[in-house]
Amino acid sequence: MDNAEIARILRETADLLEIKGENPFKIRAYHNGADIAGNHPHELGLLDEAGLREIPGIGKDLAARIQEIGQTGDTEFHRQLVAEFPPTILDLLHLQGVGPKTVATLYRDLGIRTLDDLERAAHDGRIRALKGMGAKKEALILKALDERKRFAGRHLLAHAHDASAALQDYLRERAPGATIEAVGSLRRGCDTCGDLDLLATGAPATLMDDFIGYPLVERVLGHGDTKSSVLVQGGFQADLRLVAPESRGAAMQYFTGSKAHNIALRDRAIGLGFKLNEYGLFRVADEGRVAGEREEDIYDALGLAWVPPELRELRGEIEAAAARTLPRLLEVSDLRGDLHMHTTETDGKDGIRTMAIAAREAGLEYIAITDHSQSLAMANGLDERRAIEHAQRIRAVDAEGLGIRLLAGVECDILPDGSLDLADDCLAALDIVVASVHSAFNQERQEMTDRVLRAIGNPHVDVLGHPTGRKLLKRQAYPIDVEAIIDAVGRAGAAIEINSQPHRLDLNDVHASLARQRQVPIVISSDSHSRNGFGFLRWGAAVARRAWLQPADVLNTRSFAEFRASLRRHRRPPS
DNA sequence: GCCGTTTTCGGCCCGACTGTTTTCAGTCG
Repeated sequence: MDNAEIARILRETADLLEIKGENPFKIRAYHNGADIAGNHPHELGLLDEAGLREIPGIGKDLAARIQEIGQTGDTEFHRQLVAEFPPTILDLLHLQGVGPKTVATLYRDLGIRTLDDLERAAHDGRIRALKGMGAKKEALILKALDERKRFAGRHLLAHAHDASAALQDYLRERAPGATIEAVGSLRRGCDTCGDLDLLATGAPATLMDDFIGYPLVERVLGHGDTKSSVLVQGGFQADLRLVAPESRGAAMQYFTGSKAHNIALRDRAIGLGFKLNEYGLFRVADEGRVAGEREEDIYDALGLAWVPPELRELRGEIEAAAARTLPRLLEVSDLRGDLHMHTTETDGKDGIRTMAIAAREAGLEYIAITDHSQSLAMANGLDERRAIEHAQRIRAVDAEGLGIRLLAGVECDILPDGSLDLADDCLAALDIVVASVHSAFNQERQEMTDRVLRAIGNPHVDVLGHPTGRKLLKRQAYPIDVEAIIDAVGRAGAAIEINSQPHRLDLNDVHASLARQRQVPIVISSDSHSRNGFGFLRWGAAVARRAWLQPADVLNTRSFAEFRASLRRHRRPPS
């Protein structure tokens, strides 16, 4: 039983306790336990009680629950809670703007158990009749339902990657000689993915049976000799295709897409007297095979350089491949620093030194510790005094010579009027300031744009953090003139962030590409909230690659000295 | 449910915002 499953059961326990209206601190303890399990480096199910109780936040009860999950796969407590409510009720809780009290009321007073029940009730005007609710709440629920439908069946890149990787491991064990690889939107590094597309070459026909026998399969949608589809736990649809080795490259190309890229490629093939399909590239004249085993050969035969999957969106990559001007894309290993992370001083899970050591072990040469500022009260944000004291502690750790350099920074809130949450002299005393919006998302486009422009106008702001505030599959970006923001950041000599959190990836690929074209400096940051967060940089790097970024476009590919010198506070503003 | 203790109880990050209210409840972060 892995930590993710332990975390899931604890979180579900917390959610159900919340709907029941239990003691909020008990609920918090379970949520906290879920976080701990999800972030812990060792398998908690293997620890004994003493070992578990050494972990802060795990006491007598949680230790027992975790052991029970490790031994039996679930807890009696959790099973009892699940039995008290319809199993679909947690779907309601995950709607934006619907919390445990609302779910409890909906269930108790209207017998609402499913999203369909809820939608009917909202359409019938039955929600507004409830005490404490009105027409606006009803509209809010309908909007949340609509958003959920729009996002249904899609998954965050990181989640799709994890689910796909587990399935690939399982298949490789059963067909050691075969090549198994992920294709589709996952291979292209899209920020969200629909189906999990897998390709197997050189595999025995029995692999299809193994595939539908994967323990996490909930339903078999189709089962043939060369293609099968299943529904996997977590709401993923997974497709597996079996192809002959001589078609591997063609199949990879075909199933990686995008559709638009493929159409353009096939069009080009026709123009050259070829036919391109998932089995290979063939001459029209005599149907002779020109290429098929390797992707590179197919592109080559079409007069093109091999196109990295992240660029296959028909955004000029075919012309660039023909002209041999494709960029040398950034790799995650090019990143030498990470400029956005949190510690236990605010809402992080680990202290300064732990974060520094973990970053060093992740291969980084320098980091900036950027805890939240005071207006983010729920995160225990820093006021000026604490920010300065925290900076002293960060610099003290830096002075220890851990083999990684530390910058003392802050993630300073941009207040609704565009002023910053900390006084200028405080910001000036730090090494780096990331400024971000965390509140009042409902401002009008012009108001929001003016707000962020005003913040960028503050000379102490070095980096604009997660510039559009989007939460993938959950919340749209707030309305803002991104182009004006990018230009303002460039004029100010500041930098703009690609936040690597799987649910943010903000800037997105399109806007990051715009920043590149405007030659606005970009940083790729993890926004880590624990020592395990540095792995997220690969998702930020995926966005960067989709934006055609080269190492030189990104400030934190530079050495520590060069990076520091490139910060706005150490540059003369362009006159 | 966890924790720390002046140690077996009492405190536990809380402010902003919204929509419902007429003094506040629920949600979010």
